Amino acid sequence: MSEALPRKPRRSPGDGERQRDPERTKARIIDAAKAEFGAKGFAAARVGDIADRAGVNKQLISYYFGGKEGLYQEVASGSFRTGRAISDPGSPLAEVVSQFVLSTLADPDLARLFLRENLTEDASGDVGVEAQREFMQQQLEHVRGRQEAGDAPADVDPAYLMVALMGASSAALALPRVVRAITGLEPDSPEFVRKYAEQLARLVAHLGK
Amino acid sequence: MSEALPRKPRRSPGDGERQRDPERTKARIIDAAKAEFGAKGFAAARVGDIADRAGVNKQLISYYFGGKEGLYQEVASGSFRTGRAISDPGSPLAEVVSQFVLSTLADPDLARLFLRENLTEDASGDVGVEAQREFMQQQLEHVRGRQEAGDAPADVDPAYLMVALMGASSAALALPRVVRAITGLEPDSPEFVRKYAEQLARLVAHLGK
DNA sequence: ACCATAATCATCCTTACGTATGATTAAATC
DNA sequence: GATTTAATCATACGTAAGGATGATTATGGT
Repeated sequence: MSEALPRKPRRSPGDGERQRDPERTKARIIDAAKAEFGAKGFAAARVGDIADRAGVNKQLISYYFGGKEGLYQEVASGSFRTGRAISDPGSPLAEVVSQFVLSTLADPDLARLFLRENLTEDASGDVGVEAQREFMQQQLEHVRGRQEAGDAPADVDPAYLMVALMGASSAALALPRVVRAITGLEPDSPEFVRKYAEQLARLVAHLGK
Repeated sequence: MSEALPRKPRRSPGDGERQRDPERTKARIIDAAKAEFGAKGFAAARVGDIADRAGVNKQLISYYFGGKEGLYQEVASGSFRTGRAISDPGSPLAEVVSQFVLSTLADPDLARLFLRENLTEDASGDVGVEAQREFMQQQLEHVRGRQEAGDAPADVDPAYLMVALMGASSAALALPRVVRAITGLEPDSPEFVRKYAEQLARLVAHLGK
């Protein structure tokens, strides 16, 4: 019926690129998945969309990752490998917080994914829940240390201080609409992120003596 | 095949209750929807689960709300009607923040839904996006006022201060796993919420002069 | 050049889910 | 009490989406 419908404009071999390269393909799928999962969440993400975004056949997702679930695990587990960037115990709280905010610029998709994952209570996706706990405890020690160094008032529980700091640091990604409504800026934009990092650092600095 | 399978233990008439009561039924569906949508998000929530939780036939969701989408709109639109609790311009920042944190105890499901809604970028669910903007601006004025009153240092942009405060205030619900990892407490528990409200207030108080 | 195998793809199948349809029953009105 | 209508329910249908299956083609080894 339909005559000469244009061949699906798949990823073109492009220059001297290999046209089959499993590593590159897997990487592309993972990138696409981070974006899709991060933007829509697991249930709303479509494997077809991920494949399209990656420019590959959707069956490759099963081939390489054992399906949607497997791909998600793969991607989600990376959300801790990154972001762990151990802050050295010497740096003041204000600086740590500032760095944390800036780091969201590096891979916002992954950061969003982390937030969603965190929001979801089901104990299934317990990919390294133990590692996460340990990491948090480690960070908590750091906060405690900096508090003793005078970075924060002595009459607040360091655990709660840390929760507050993490909440504030995540605000750009966790509350994008709020950010837009208040500042008029795009929460993803380097413009906003940089200024927020700076302002938040300034704020935290005021906590010290 | 299966003989005498027990009749589905539907909601029993219970005492002198009317067995047909549209208002009660609608309310039950909405409550169930808040919980399901809040816990799983729109896509992952199942109409059947909502109906089961409400103890009604799932078709009633279409009957009363025009389907899953309609029900979501209904529920989501309520997420602004509540929580707007205008804080009077006289109260200091520390108190406002504390109140905000405590208010999440009232309806955590709805609060979670709000967070998810906020995280989702699609401009479709723009239920009262304008109202939200206006409300935020109003709050911003309040913050600005309190800053001039000395509740916060003068060298921070009130808009960014407000983002930070909102982020910190939402932390209990936005980062439950983090809360658990750091404090060992259940983020929903009155125990945690109350202490967090108090600690955060104390922290904010330290910003003032 | 040829072969073996891994990589990629198109197509089909199954299931789960949301909704449409029609039946049934409680409650209101007369 | 009869009739009517709204509320509730059981079932059946359509669709979309994820995964299975088998075909094809590139690539590396010989």
